[in-house]
Amino acid sequence: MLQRLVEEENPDIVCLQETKVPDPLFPAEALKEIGFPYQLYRGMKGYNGVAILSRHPLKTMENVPDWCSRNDCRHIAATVETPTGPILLHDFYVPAGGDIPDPDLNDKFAHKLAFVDEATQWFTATPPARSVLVGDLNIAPLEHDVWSHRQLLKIVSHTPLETDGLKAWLAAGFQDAMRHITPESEKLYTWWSYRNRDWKKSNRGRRLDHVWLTPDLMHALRDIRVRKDVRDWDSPSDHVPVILDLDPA
DNA sequence: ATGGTAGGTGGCCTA
Repeated sequence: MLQRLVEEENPDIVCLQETKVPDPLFPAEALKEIGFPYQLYRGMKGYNGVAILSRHPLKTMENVPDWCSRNDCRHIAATVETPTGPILLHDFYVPAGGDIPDPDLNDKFAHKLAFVDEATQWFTATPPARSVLVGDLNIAPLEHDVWSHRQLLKIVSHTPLETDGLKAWLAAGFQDAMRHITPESEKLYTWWSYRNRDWKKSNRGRRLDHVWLTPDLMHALRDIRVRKDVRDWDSPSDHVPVILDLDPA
């Protein structure tokens, strides 16, 4: 799956979320063989987990917060050298938040809101520069990031509490690069539930995965493509790959 | 209004 994607896209860097594998079991050798000698990963058994795979050396960012004091492997960050200087890359996996959109009734939803709020505060206190932030943020912030704005207003991932939270995080120093490429008036999804017999026919998607850039990198943005076709590969993820073409030179 | 699927774990949970 990943190998085929790598053959087709030839990416310099791959960011993964929900790897669900403890570090000692991470398939480092196999990933080296498909072209990524530089790897950073933070995983745990069964849940969460993030990884950055790279053709170029990575330097781990050390002083990152332990979000919500849970040590739960939802964020990893690294710098990579480019001809115009280092770029900082953040890879996030935001809590999904369960089903009930009320923080008083649902601890998972409360955790999600707290996570987004903490991230907002941290980036506000530590303004990012020359940074890329990607990941499964589990929130579809805009009207056309979901198949039906009206029908999803009370569905976790598109409630005003979450979408306001995500917009505040973005405003702490980033720009929504996907929406720079695809206008806000156009439907744009990166995830289609498994609970639809025919995902393509019903097309009830959401944009849960994001690519954010700091304003000082916007000039380097060439393209972003959502590999919707991958949703039809064998044993697909419910999320599809998002490809960023960035030319910092 | 509800249930629908996937996957890993261990008889249920999270997504």
